[in-house]
Amino acid sequence: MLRWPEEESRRARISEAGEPRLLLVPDGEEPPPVGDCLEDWIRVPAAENEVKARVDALAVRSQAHPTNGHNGHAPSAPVIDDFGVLRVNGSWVALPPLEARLAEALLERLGAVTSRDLLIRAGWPTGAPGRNALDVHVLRLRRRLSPVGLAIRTVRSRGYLMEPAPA
Amino acid sequence: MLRWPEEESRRARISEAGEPRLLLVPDGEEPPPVGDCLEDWIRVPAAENEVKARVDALAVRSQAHPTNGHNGHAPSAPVIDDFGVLRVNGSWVALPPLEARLAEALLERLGAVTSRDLLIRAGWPTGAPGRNALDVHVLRLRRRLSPVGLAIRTVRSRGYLMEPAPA
DNA sequence: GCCAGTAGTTCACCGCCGCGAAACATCGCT
DNA sequence: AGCGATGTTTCGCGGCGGTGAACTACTGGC
Repeated sequence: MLRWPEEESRRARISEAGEPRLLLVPDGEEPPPVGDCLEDWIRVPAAENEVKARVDALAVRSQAHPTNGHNGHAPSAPVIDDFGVLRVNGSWVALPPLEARLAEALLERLGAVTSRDLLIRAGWPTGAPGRNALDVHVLRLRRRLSPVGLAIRTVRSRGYLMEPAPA
Repeated sequence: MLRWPEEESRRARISEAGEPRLLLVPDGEEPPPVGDCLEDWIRVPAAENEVKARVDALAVRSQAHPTNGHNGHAPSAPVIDDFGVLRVNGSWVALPPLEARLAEALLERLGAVTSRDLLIRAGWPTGAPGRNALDVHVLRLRRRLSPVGLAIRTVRSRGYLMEPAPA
């Protein structure tokens, strides 16, 4: 159980270890992006039974979860920190700021399509560059991510979709 | 998204189908027991971004989840999203806009006949092209869908019928 | 059963344009 | 200067949607 966002690095460590965690989010903070069955969050202060309910749920999941493994490593949900370091499955890559913003947007919708428009807004909050810049940076991001087992698929005329690279 | 505890039976059905669900729990009700990665709950009334955060998390989990083997879910019903991505049984295909519209129409009547006329209206809301276009696109759709286990059967002089491909 | 008409399938081809990719140009930092 | 991050230009492939035509399969009339 840890505080968000102060203890982000601790969260990353626990996540790496494949342990469940409950993020305590104070009023006024944005809820964290969760893409992991072993993670949950709750507004604090909160009633005791609510906290208990979420902790119990996490416990059950962590028990029943196939990703808790003796047979090799479970795919852990990718996480990107404020320094642009993306961790997944025990390995990591450092991303330059622009690509980090793009990766973040894609990660929030892991497994679903992220529109070009949204990516452009995420990458360039203050005015878009040339119309081809996004393509180029997606290409670069692809190359940077492939070593850590993440793939970006394009959905033509729709956007891009990030997913764990096929085995 | 459903109300708890009123819609308990609906929750059970969705759970059966292996689809994600978010339980809306009014103040004063006990939080439900959750032991399932595809389920979450939240106190209502709640801020919009909190609901969104939880829905997003569920969406990510439901995608990233390796179609749980331990409790043997039935094959999930095919769904097509706003980006033309059709998901079924853990795999997915991206469909071009036209075929996405056709697939959507067929999907709405999965297992029943969809008339040519209706398909034409679905595919070409603003005026139909040549009389052969539909056939060609059904062919293309067929080829695109077969890898994910969906088949389109023709019912002569009536229309087409989509169904899960026979094993 | 035979035949002709009709419905449906498949292929080849075309024009358009989105995207991939390399090559090059800039800029800022060390 | 050297390097890495970011932008831009340019070229080309391949996807998408449309068309005509050849081919096949089914149907109803005889």
